[in-house]
Amino acid sequence: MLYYNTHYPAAIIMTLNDLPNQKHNHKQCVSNALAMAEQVCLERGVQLTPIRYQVLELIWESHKAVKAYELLDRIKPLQMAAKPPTIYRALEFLSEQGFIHRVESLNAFIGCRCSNAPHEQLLLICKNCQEVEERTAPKVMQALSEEFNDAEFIVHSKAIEIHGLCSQCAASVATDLSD
Amino acid sequence: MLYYNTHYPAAIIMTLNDLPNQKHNHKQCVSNALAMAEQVCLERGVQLTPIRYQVLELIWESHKAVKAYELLDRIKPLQMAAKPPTIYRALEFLSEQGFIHRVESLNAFIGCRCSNAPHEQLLLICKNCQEVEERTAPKVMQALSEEFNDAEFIVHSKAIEIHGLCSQCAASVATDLSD
DNA sequence: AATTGAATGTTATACTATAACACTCACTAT
DNA sequence: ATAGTGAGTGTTATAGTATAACATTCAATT
Repeated sequence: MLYYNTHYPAAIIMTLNDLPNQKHNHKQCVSNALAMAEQVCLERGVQLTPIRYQVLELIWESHKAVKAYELLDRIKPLQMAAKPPTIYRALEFLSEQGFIHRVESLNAFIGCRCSNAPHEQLLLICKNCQEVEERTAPKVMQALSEEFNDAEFIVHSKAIEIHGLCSQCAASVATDLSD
Repeated sequence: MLYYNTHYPAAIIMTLNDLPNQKHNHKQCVSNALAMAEQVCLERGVQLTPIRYQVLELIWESHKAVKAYELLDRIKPLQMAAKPPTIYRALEFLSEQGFIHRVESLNAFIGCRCSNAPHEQLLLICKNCQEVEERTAPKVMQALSEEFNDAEFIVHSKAIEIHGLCSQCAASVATDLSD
């Protein structure tokens, strides 16, 4: 099964990776993600149906991890018939295609910022603002493969989830404490 | 809060870390874990009550991750009144004390093999036999701290869960395929 | 026109986890 | 001694997460 494609222009890749920047143009960020998903689905011959598109759009409303039942509530105005399987099927599709990631430690989902290329993600989860930042963390991945280079364990998938405080929240928590 | 203690004899530490060895003396392995938990609770002045002890014992029955409701079923012969909160409270206690780990990606629990010292674990989860191996993976942890050495993110806790095949299962799957 | 397969609709239920309040009992401060 | 306190547990109820199973729709194929 071909899940990834590496033929996107560098400009799009850079845009998708700019989260840590000061001024985050979220509208642009979302429309890039949606456009890329459409494009990738075309190339893979899979269907980005209205429900799937809407779920992806809802997930991208913010960079916070979002729960399945939150998505269900939010999609109901658009899809009156929506029930849990509606959401879970869309999530399964989006996840298989690499457009979203499941955050295991939160039972929640986030949009993938680099779905145009194969990657193994590391998630930074802020306990304060709930935003999740995705990193490729090549050094960590390198260390991981060294850990298993003697065929003791055949890796299929990884979930690396770090909980803590993002820099903004760390700063504001410090401020709160000094009050 | 003091969760860990480093005053155990080296012999016990070595025993607790011997999982990858060929001949695994599981009885010994379990009794070490239980003895250590008792000892640690004494030192910390916390109570390893019968329920907590039994839950820990049940978790240690194997190195497979075990679900809360499985534990509930298994403890009922011993504790007729057991209900979900019975188990979840025990799990919370054991987890706070570092005697068990929650496997986020499975909603399940395993006994901690190194609860006698502070550590950050990496879990190797075999999809075939469901056994979970815990490693300290110092290189990976080192790479992780390098990843955050510029205070971009303040780490509180980590969940590193690798899914795949353990060496035994990889071998037997290969055999199955050649049939 | 019949067949197929993917997607969705629909009903029901399984699985995971916690809130809230009651009860017991050992400990201790008066 | 005794009233108060707090940790642990009992108990009821419910919240939250996820999937099984079968029905229906509809476009594409034969």
